[in-house]
Amino acid sequence: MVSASVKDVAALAGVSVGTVSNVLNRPEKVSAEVTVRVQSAIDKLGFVRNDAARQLRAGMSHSIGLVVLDAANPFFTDLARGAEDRATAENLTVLVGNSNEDEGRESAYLDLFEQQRVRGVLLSPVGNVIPRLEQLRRRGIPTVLVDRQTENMSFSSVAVDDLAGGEMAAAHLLSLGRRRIAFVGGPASIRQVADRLAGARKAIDAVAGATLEVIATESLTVLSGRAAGESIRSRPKAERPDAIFAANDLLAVGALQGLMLMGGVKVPQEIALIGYDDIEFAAAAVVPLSSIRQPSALIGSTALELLLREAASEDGFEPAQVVFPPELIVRASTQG
Amino acid sequence: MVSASVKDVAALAGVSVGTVSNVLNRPEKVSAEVTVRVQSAIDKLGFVRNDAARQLRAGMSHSIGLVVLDAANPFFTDLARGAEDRATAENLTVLVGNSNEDEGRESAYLDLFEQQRVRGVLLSPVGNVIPRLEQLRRRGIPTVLVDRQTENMSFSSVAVDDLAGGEMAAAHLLSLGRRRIAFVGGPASIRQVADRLAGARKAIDAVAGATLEVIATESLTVLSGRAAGESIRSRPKAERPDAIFAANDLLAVGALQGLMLMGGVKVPQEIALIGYDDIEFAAAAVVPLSSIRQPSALIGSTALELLLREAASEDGFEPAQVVFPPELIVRASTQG
DNA sequence: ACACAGGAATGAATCGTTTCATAACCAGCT
DNA sequence: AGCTGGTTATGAAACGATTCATTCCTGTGT
Repeated sequence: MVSASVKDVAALAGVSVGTVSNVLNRPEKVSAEVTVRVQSAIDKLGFVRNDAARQLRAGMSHSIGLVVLDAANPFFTDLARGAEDRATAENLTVLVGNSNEDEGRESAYLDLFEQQRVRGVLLSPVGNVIPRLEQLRRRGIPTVLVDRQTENMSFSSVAVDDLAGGEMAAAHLLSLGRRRIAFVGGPASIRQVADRLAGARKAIDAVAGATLEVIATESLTVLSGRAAGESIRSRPKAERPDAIFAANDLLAVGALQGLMLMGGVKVPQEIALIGYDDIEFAAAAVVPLSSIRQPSALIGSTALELLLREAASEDGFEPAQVVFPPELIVRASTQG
Repeated sequence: MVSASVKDVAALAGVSVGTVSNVLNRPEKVSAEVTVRVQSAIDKLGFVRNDAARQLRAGMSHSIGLVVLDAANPFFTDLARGAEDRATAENLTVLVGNSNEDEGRESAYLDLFEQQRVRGVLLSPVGNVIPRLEQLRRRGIPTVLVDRQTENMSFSSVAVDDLAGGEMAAAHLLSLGRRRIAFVGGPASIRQVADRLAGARKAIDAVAGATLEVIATESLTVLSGRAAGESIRSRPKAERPDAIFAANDLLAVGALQGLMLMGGVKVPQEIALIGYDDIEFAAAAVVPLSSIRQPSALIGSTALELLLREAASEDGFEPAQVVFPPELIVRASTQG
């Protein structure tokens, strides 16, 4: 026999299946003596509940689905951990799917979650999934968008205010007295990049004499950042910016390398440098990097919180848009 | 109505539930005309199969469980991707659990997977789980260990030969003519660290006049590596090693920073440096790092392969121990 | 001695899908 | 007309846990 069922347990303990179920789910309804008998039968048979049967009966699983853009990105692993911790407290499981920024994979995971009758879905969307999400909602499966606000406000979302983050970073550089600021980042089609730039521009426009130069990169990687840093280093001193705001920490780390190569530019004395995301590596860089921190785990737990609330509520649910403020982390790269 | 069932579809299409099931699972057995009718009923009702019911009937889910030590470690995300790709091809889903090196969480995930009647489990174990795995096996759920070989050979495993990797790294340094070699790594209680050191020692002992110095670190992090690098830089030139083998790339990156700080030691001219893991960041370091590459995705897909084979086989299954050879990746940090 | 309250245990019905033995139907052949 | 073989469709049973209306006890109070 591969696996014992409640029936087997009941037979061995000399009770009915209903009683076994009661021992499992409402122990207070069962006499001590019977509880002991059933327990020992469970132990002897190595009985383990069949989740599929429970779910079938219950009509709904006790997991929630999470689809992320990139499982390797620390931001998303932190976010997932935040959601998991909150879920565990609620006796729920989080199933993580990695869309890898691919619409097909995203859609496949949504299908899977729908078949599993998950309690809800947390989604960092790739394509235009709103219709798909409306279908899920009709089926009673709520969705909360993470890291991207919904266009039409019909779904709840949790995100960070990248505009404010950009503004904050630029304002910090300006407060150091720097005026010739360069933004390193790209591609501009990524919303986060565009927002951070827009925020920076806003802060810079507000200060007379401050200028903003945009140095576009192909991607948000260390290598791109390094190329940008080297190109700045190769300029005549007078034409260099006196501060750099990089669209994320990987770029900042790369830029730092490019600048410092061959005893080049001194950071922060000649050029101050700030990144974005505050990844673990930022603090460990040759010159510890200032950065804009995003509360990734908090985003995850909050998203799950909203999801639970929506799942518990009746029809007239009001979607909520939560936007977290980013946080400025000052380290050596902008001090001195 | 929250959700339509086969019964609803059958009623609308004017056929029996069995026929609906046939349309879904053996379309060749159903006439074209009926297929069309059923399909349009499915579309109209937005019918989605209930996975719990399928699994209950089938007696087994179509997912496999994976428990990793650290979901944030690129090695494991790559491994997971390898397993997922292979699973997708087999129409299976991978459920990823993050034990975070905690025995309690590991155990909780194994419980969950057992309740879900997964097809099998891939496990990068924390504690002594062998008895638990034997219990799973009795239930018909096979396990394959990843990244750690089983002590008693009773379970299949997939790992990388860290001994050979350590030997390879040290041999490479020796082949450059370096003789005063330092191993940076720790804690020694981690099997991978111990094996890599043992491998290095073996290579060094084989060359007359070559010496090995062990510089212990508290952890496998950039910060620890940097401290080690700085302590080496602060020595009189004559007492410095002429090559460093770091137990992983994070340490190597840190060591590199520590060495180069303030125009200090030239890498590789004065000290050659090699790391381990070949993480993405290695190629992007100020001086691109040589490293020992582990085929992480291949480990994942191979583990899944073994799992499938064991699941398909009858009782007399012979566990297999697969050990992959690591690969030497030479970059600037050991050239010149 | 009897009724009765209330705790404890029962077991049939249920969830949605799949399977499989059976039935229905049709065409071709004797 | 009767028979055969083959293709399609049917519907009841089964998977395993949970639920809930019902039955069974036991002890208390009159």
